[in-house]
Amino acid sequence: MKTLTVKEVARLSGVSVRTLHHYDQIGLLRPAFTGQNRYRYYGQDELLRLQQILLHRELGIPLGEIGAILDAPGFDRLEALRQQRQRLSEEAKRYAQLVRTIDRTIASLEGDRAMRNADLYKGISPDKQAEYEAWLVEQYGGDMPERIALSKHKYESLSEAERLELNQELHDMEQGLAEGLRRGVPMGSPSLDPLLGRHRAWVSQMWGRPCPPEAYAGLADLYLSHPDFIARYETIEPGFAEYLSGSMKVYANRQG
Amino acid sequence: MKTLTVKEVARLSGVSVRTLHHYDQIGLLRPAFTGQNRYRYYGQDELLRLQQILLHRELGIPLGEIGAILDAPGFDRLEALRQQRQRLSEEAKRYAQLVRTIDRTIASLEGDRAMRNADLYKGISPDKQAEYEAWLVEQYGGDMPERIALSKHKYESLSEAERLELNQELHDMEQGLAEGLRRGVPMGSPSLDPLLGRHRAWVSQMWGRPCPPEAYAGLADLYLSHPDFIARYETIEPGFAEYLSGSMKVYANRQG
DNA sequence: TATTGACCCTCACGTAGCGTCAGGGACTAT
DNA sequence: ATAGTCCCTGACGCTACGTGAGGGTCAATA
Repeated sequence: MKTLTVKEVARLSGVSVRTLHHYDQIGLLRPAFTGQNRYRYYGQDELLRLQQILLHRELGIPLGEIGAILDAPGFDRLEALRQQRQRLSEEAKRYAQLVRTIDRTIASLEGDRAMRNADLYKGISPDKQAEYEAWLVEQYGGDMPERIALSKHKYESLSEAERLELNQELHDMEQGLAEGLRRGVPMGSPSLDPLLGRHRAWVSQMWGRPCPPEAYAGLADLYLSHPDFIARYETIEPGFAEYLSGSMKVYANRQG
Repeated sequence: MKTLTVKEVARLSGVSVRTLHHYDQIGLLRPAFTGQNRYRYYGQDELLRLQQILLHRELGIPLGEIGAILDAPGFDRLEALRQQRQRLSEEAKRYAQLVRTIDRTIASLEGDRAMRNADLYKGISPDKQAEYEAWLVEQYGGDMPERIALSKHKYESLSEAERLELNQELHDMEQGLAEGLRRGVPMGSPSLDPLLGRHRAWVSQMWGRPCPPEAYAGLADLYLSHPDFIARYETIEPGFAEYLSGSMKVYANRQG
């Protein structure tokens, strides 16, 4: 097994030599062994540990904590990697959100339209986002099966005529909104309220329980986070997915 | 126009009051005006400037430079936003790369297969990686540059045209499944696998990350729990929502 | 009117995670 | 033996704030 010097490890991992010194000093990553010339030599295990360290660092975890985590008895590397994966993809979502925020800011600057102040910073402050998602889980995550059964049963209990009517309702709303989008009606304009009101009523019907404004806003987020929704709405009209989602949120806000 | 106090700005933007004090002190973000009580009051312009600051900060640009950029004569806010967008989506790609690195590490740990040391850190510390790759090329010449160029080109070519193709893919899948349903093919029959496999690949594309079987099964649940999905799929063919969802789950189970 | 409680201010020192010399050995190759 | 490139150990500096301390301000209440 080859042993690596500081510089080699540095090149491989992309960190500086000084950083390796630092990690050694604070006991976070000690070399496999040191020669009698006091040189640091690293092996395969150290490379893996360094990967762990850097992944944790990427998530903003302080070095002290990283050490504690890695040295905890019963530390499961596979499980840890899976958790990293999870958190990293959340970070990725945050970045996507940021890109959307920028798009909206650009649009609002170009069109001289106003933008709600709170929306200026969407995706920037991670904690608030997390808070909101926790709320979402509380709202939706807990009783999945029950909810599924409810809406499914609800739909099945409808007569053929009623089903058609509901689908017509949905279709109408989409057409109306697409029309608005084509006409350049801004996202969340009050003129869209009747359409969205009907949509919300329709959602309540399907769920078999009321759909409060916050839940409606949550739904808007859901739309943007799932490929099928995006694909379907984008084919109706380019930009429609975001337009719909944004409008739903503004509407929910006005109602709440 | 309403004026905002430090705490209000802090709440809106997600930064701390101390940070606002700091930005004032270093002249990065000064309040619109200060009362004779020495209170700081911010207006709309300051909120926009703060957004700019935070977006730049997100990219790791030091505060001093941010100030220089924003105060440069001829600073074009729109152009700046577009650049931010560009760089942020690169960051997002980096995160996707990180997730893939983790997936590969997991696979290599599970399968006891070896992983090239350099690949352990793909996605971490981007600039040095580029440097390293240049060094690699210089050292080994050969096939390395070709490989890099290939995957990069592939990624970038995934734009508007490809998107349409992917949507077509979705449409085809739906038609195929609806056909199966009409013919009485049972839920989750293996004959449906090619269609569902393509669907899963499509979902992965849309997410920008792999969609493991469990996630795919989760999506199946989501479909059934949401009125919009039910309505849409039911209009394709009565019973289609449940058929699709059930098939997805069986498929996921076979894969996992 | 007085008192609370939640704001606001200005110092000022502390911290994390390194960057960056300075000063001095070690190794390899000509 | 000399050069060039690596390695080491201090030690001080820097950024971007966190965290009190000590003390005014404001709006609503008692």
